[in-house]
Amino acid sequence: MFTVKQAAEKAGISEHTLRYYTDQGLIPGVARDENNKRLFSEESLGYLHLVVCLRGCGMPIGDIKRFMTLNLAGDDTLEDRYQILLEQEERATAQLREAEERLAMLRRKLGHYRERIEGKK
Amino acid sequence: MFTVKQAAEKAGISEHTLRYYTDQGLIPGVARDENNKRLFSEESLGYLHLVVCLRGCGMPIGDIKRFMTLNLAGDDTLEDRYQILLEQEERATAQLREAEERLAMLRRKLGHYRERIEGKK
DNA sequence: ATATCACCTTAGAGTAACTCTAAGTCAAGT
DNA sequence: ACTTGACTTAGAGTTACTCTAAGGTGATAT
Repeated sequence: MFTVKQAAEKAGISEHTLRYYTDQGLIPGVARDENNKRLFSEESLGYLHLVVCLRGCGMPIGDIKRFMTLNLAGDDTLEDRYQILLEQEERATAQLREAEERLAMLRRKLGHYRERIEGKK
Repeated sequence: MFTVKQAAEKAGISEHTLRYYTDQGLIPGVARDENNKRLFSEESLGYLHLVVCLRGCGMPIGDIKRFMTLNLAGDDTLEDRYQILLEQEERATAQLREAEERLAMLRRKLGHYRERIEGKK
């Protein structure tokens, strides 16, 4: 079992954000100890990882919550969830391409800058 | 010369956001016509493109504004701007890797889902 | 001439997702 | 006993949009 600090560290998000996610009901299987502290199981860490991935794709909190609800609802929702993940795959692909474009632009600009800085000397 | 609608279209952002950017002073060289309407020159379109790139890297509005101010200040700021662009190149690289990771995770999950959906039939 | 359309303008309200602060609880270490 | 460090909550604050309301302008349609 993991504390907020540990789980946040593993997921690469802030403790604030992790508490916010649990409060929003995004992470199933988060228990509380006898002092009311959040306890993350291995399973909930997996859910958290998925949530972070979906948020990274730009999926809104409300949609993620709906997805996690489908997740808990059993195998009847497999097709629905599959479709949702497909959409997120497209988003991730688009983000990849955009990051490549930004990188290309920055490298081109950096090249121009190097020339100008050299020329100035 | 281009209208807000045209410039926003070219830059791939909303008209609202473009007005917001001009109001924040992020885009040099935006004129007004006799009816007070914003007019974007080719040059300002270039600045806009850069602003969108930097925002995409996650650079805050205030930092972008500072960068654009350096831009207008002349060749004395070349080195400073070069360093800033280098940082953004690193960010863009990190985003690229993160998008790849998300994509890998989603594709792995999609594979599992396909198996389970097939198995169910 | 007037109406409708497609644009544009502004100030300011509303929203999403954090991000942080304040005030407090609790257990362990010195 | 006291400090440290982790945790708790409610709620305020921030960023970057995102949208709404109320209105202006100019071109085309009736």
